[in-house]
Parts: sequence; C-alpha cells; structure tokens
Amino acid sequence: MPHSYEYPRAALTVDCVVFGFDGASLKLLLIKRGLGPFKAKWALPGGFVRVNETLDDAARRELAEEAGLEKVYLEQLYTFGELKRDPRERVVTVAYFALVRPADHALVATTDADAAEWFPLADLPALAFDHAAIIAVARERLRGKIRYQPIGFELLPPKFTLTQLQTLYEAILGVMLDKRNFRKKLFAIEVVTPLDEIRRDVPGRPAQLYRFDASRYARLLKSGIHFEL
Amino acid sequence: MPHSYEYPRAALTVDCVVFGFDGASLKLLLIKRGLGPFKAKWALPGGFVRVNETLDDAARRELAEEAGLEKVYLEQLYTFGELKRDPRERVVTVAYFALVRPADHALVATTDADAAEWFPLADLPALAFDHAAIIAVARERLRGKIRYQPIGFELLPPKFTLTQLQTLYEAILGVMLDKRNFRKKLFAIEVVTPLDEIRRDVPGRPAQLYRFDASRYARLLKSGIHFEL
DNA sequence: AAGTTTTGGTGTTAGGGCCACACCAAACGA
DNA sequence: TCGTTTGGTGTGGCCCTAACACCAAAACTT
Repeated sequence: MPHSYEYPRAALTVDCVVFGFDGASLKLLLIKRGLGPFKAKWALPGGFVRVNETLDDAARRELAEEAGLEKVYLEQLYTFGELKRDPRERVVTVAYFALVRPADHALVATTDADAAEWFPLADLPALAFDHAAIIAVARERLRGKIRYQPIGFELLPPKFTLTQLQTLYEAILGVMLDKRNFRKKLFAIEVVTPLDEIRRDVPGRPAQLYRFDASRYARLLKSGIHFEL
Repeated sequence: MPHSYEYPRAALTVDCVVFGFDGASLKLLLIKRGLGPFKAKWALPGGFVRVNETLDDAARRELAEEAGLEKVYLEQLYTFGELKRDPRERVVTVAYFALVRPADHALVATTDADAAEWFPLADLPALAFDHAAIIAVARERLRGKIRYQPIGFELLPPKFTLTQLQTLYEAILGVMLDKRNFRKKLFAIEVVTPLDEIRRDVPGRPAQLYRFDASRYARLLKSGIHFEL
C-alpha cells in the first residue's frame, strides 16, 4: 500500500452510457462484470480513473478496454457521489454518454469484462450499482439534446436515408413524426446534402442517400442559429 | 499519513459558482483564499469533499463555511479533471452553480477564506486555478437554463415587480426584451400571482408586487408543458 | 407481363405564436 | 401645477407549425 494521504479519499471512476442504433431501435451497450462486487452482473462499461489521465481519457480507455470501442462521440453527463453506491467503499463516478454506430465496431470484451453486448433500451437486464439511475439520466439528456443539436448523425452510417434519420428521431423522442414536416425542417437547417447514390439492397423503391455536412453545421453554430426538429 | 491505498488517488473537491442579483446587474460571489496555492487570490468558494459526505453536501457545507450561505438553490454543473489544474497534485473538482438573493444573506468569511465579496460579472478579478473557465461554463448553463425553467425567481425576493423580473432576464440573457411581450408570455405560463401590495419606496408610479406560484409550476411540470420567455 | 408489395417522395392550408410598436396613468418633488 | 419617473396596457402582420393524402419507383410473385 505505497500511497498514503493525510485524509481518506474517495475512489474515482468513470462509467459510460453507450447508445447505439441499428436502424430500428435504440440499444445500450452493457458488459458482464468479470470481477469484484456484482461479478457476472451486467453493468455499464467503466472503471477507475488513473491519477495521470484526464476524465475524458479514462472514459475512452475504458471503452476501448472493455468493449473494443474507439473514436466515438463522448460527452460528460453527470457525477454521482452517493455514499453507498458501491458496497466496498466510497466511490464517486463521473458518468459519460457515448453515441456509436454498432455496425462500425465489433464488440470485444477484454480486461475486466467477460462479455459486451447490445441490449434494447426497452428491455434491460438487472444492473450493478446505481447504473439503472445513471442510464435514466442519460436517456433524459439524449432526448433533450437531440432537439437542438444534430447529434443523431453520430448514430447513423455516413450515408443514410431520410427515413433512417427520421426513425432514429422517433426512437429517441418516443413519438411519431410527420414525414413531410420532418423533411421540410431538416432541409431548412441545411445540414444534410444529397449524394449521387441511392440505396439498393432493400425491397421497395430505392431511397436517396444523404450525408451530414459538418462544415455547414459549424458555420451555423458560429452564427448562433437556433433550430430544432 | 494514516490513509493508504494500493493505487494513487486524485483529491476530490467541489467549487461553487454563486450568482446573485441586486436589482440591476448579475453578481458573482468570490472568496479571497486564506491558504495554500494562490493564497490571497480571489477564487470560487469550495474545498475538499470528505469521505463520508455526498457531493451536494460538500458543496452546501463549503458555502456555509466560506461565505455564510445556507439554503440556496444549488445544482451540479460539470466535473473538471484536467491534469494540471492544481499545481500541488492531481485534483478533480465537481463544480456547482448556485442562485442567491444577496439581500437575504450577510456574507461571512470563515475557515479558509479571508474575505467573501460580490463582484459584478462584467468585471471579475484574476482568479485562482481554472476558475475562470468554470465560471464561463456556468454562465452558459445559466443562460440556457433560464429560457425554459423559472429559476430566475431564486434570484429575486419573494415579492417582486415585473420590471425587476424583466431586468433580471435581460441581465442574464444579455438582450433587451419587449415589456408587453414579456408580460404576455409570463401571464400565459401562469406562474406568478399578484399580491395585494404595491411597492412604495421608489420614485415614480408604484408597481404591483407579485409572487412566484411554485405549486402551479409543479403542476405544469407534471403535465409536461414547454415554455420559454 | 401483369399485378402486388414495399418503400420513397412531394405541397397546401389553416391556425397559433411571435414580434414590433406607442400612449396614458400614478405618484413624487420642485 | 408642472415636470419627472416608473408602471401598465392592445393590435396587427408575418412566419412558423402542424395536419393532411396521393403518386412513383423498384422488386418479387405468379
């Protein structure tokens, strides 16, 4: 026990709420714990923050280690510091939320995780610690955020159809949207541009493919535009 | 040094961005550090989290200890974990923001603080640590939040005039608002109720006094109403 | 080859909300 | 009583929003 301090210190961890979208419904990434309390229970990917890494770095490292995820959209969510949230000792956790395209990343469970899997948000297993509460906060944040920031594109492939985009918004907001009004507002924002390609692999009439125009969005942000869908 | 751990641990602190409103402009509460690094520099009130208190409790305790503030509106803001934000060692801080009616609380500097004072937001002194960055995040949050939640009432006395309320909104948002439109929207929300009193102490025509109707606001929230001013 | 299935794409209208805008009223002090 | 200061009130035009239904293109089936 080489590290000593004058006063007792809480341990500091990060936990990541990782959302994914498979084209039809929202999923959440969970890992099966290989160690410690709640062993073999499902939990959020996460772990201890090292003393020489930032919180963001810790979250990215844990995502890579426990699920094989890299280069995902990541944002700090909230810090949970209840006294008894970990049965071992005092642990404060900084929660993050992440957005991922499941098709882009093969899940690989390593280090402390025995498994990493996508679960439908509507049907989650029992969870370790206070992770259910953390997820509730993350869902709330996602709903609030998607209304005025185009984070939805992080969950879709680079080329997508407008129907896919609308289905995603409906999954997150939990309401049906009108197709014509959705497109009208979307085009008014001018952050998607049509490609020369159409979608071929599914039944029915092929759909125009679009891409997100990040540079145009950046310019919008600078001029302080307000939008929602 | 009685407390030892297998791995090194970051120290955990809380810092509070305390906003006040004196009827004309927004103020920020700062303390003059009595100890340690940045001694005699102005800083946010805050300090170390004890191992057996929650983050919220730590924030409230520090506000009471360093400035004599109690029972204020308090909300977690963001957690800052850059490696070198404290010159001594690795310190992670959970920032809070608080809303206070300056007239309700006499400032009392105790423990680690040599002084506690209100500063106009537009004219802050040089600050310790990364506190200037924390304040910037807090101002952004305050602006965003006041649009869709009636937190402004936390900054006003229990009885207030509509002109006072509007002046507060203008101070936070940094824009002028139209008096008639402001009142129209405010009355539409139905969260203020007129009192039988009028204001007498100032020149000019006396103004009707109002109070915030918290119970009506709670009912609104339940029915999921969306509003902004 | 014709019909069926599946998904894609488009325009109009009515109503509500938002913003701009100007004048009279009440109290006080000189 | 006149001037100064602050308080309080209503209308109209415009824009944005939400509601709404049909035809088009491709693939598959028979």
